Amino acid sequence: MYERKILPNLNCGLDLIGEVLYGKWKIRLLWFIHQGHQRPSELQRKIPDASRRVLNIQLKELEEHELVVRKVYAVVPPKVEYSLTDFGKTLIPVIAALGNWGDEHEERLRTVILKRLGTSGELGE
Amino acid sequence: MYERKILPNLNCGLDLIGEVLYGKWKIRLLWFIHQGHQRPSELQRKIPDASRRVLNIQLKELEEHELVVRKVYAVVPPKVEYSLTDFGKTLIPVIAALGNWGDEHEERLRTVILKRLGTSGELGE
DNA sequence: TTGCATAGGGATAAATTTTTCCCCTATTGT
DNA sequence: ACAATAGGGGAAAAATTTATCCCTATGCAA
Repeated sequence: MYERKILPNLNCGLDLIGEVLYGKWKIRLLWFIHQGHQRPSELQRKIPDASRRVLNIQLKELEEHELVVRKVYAVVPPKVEYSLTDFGKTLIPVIAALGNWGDEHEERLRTVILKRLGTSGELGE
Repeated sequence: MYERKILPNLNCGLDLIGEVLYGKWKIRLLWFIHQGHQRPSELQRKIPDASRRVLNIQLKELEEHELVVRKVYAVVPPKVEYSLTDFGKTLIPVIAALGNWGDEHEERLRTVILKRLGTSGELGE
């Protein structure tokens, strides 16, 4: 695993939440798990742009941060289910707030983001 | 400027907000500007762990995303002031929600984060 | 005249994150 | 035997983000 060389700041609430949510796919993972998509393969289908590898890595981090639990069933073929911990559940309203803001300002956001990318055409599949 | 090779997804609200907030210091910049610290040098003092360079870059991105405006005063020594746009202001409650969650769970977060870092000692001054 | 503060840019290096590629487990079905 | 399924992991490459270093310019103070 990668060993950080620059230690993070943990001074305020924003630093702290950043530390557990900062990761390209983490918020989406939490959201989809919240919605009931609990198995790795389901999550991978829900987030096809992420490689299987990163999802595993980020799920493990979420688990280490106690936001999700990983339940392994002793069956074949293997079956694994992730679910939110009570702690993780407290994050749902916050994530919802993020998503709502994005939805409410969708049009404008799309415009400014595309303008900055200097693209006018086809994006994200 | 760096040219993205992988285009971002802009499918849902979470993608969209991620696109404008994803950057190590952006949320803090918005927050401090909201609190009235509008000049670059002030912001740099508030966020001493970020290099001057990145702050400039991220401020410019925030500006391009229309979350802040940059006002330049034609004086010497140069004076610049950033402030939130109306659009940027709509983001404040969301950022507050993030910060509050972090504050509310400070102790637990510190614990799980430090455990994962495998550190037990001194961190971020 | 040198040094400081203010604001910012370019080039390059370093750090970090994400992707790619390939491999392993075990069982059931063909 | 071999593929398919389901869940992972290591190594290395690629992508991306941050940090470092050095430079410009002006007016003021020591």
